[in-house]
Amino acid sequence: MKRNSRLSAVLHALMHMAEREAPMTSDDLALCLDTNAVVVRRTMAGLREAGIVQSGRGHGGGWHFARPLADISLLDIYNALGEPIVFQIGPATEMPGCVVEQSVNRVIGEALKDAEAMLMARFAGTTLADLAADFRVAAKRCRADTG
Amino acid sequence: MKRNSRLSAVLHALMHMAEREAPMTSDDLALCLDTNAVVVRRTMAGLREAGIVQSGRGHGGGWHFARPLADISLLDIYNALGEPIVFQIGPATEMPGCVVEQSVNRVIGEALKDAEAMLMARFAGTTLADLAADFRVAAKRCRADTG
DNA sequence: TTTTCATGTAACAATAATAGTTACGAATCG
DNA sequence: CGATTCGTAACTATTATTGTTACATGAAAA
Repeated sequence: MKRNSRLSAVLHALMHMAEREAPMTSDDLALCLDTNAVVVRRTMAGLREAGIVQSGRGHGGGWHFARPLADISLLDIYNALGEPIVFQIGPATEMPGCVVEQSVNRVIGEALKDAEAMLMARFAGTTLADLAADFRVAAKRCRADTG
Repeated sequence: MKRNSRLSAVLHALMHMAEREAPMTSDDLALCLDTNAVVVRRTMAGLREAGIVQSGRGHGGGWHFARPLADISLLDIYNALGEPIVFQIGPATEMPGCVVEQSVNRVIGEALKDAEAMLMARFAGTTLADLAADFRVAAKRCRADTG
């Protein structure tokens, strides 16, 4: 199975938007992400419904933020994407009849639940402004190295 | 994509084995797991190579433990299965050229790495004996409820 | 020794999720 | 009106997991 890269992809797109003033079209972003404009629209649709970004049609249209970067957490993004499944590993049966299997599912399920809670807390505590700042530091360091 | 249920499945199988004295055949286990004997052999093969279980052919053959349950951690099992990929979410590109994408990958990647480390620590601290004890408590409670 | 039982393994099919593509409709701006 | 851009449905491609068939190998029982 392919891994779900929508969270990374949409963050990548949003960071490019953050570096610009004018709205970016789906084609612009598709070029940045090395993918297709329809994939961009499909992914961004959830963010629009969540009030994170807005889209405009026609000339001068495209995607732009609906609120400040510091007011958008990675958890907001994750939720807007439909809370994609975090773990690739999981139980064989959701509601097993076998009591042995129930016991195994409980132990593994709790471990996964705790790990997921930790991840979500981390997402909740990171904003797009943090991400943008992290990028600017890295970009500066990169320029210093090559210059 | 289907989720990888090998860890849960093999733990389910091992718990059934733990409840028995004699070796269990792949067909026995396949019946317990509601799957195919070949799937059982394929999955158990890694555990055999890791010295966790042993298999015997012919009459009286089948699967049995190679060492005490208390000496086998869930991490041992996880490793024996070939360390299956934990997360379904992940980066779009492993080694991106775009510095923006690199920055996003770093932030998300570290969050996932920490969550995975926490999960592995939990697996390392749980043995099959713990799992079996957990099951016996649950089974006892179940009998008390219904009786 | 022959038969039966059981694992070992390769090869292929079935299932399911993600991502990419094509096509066309709808809205907006000049 | 016409160019641009989003919105969306439908289909294809790719890939991982799981299930199935077939046959070889080894070990114990008859």
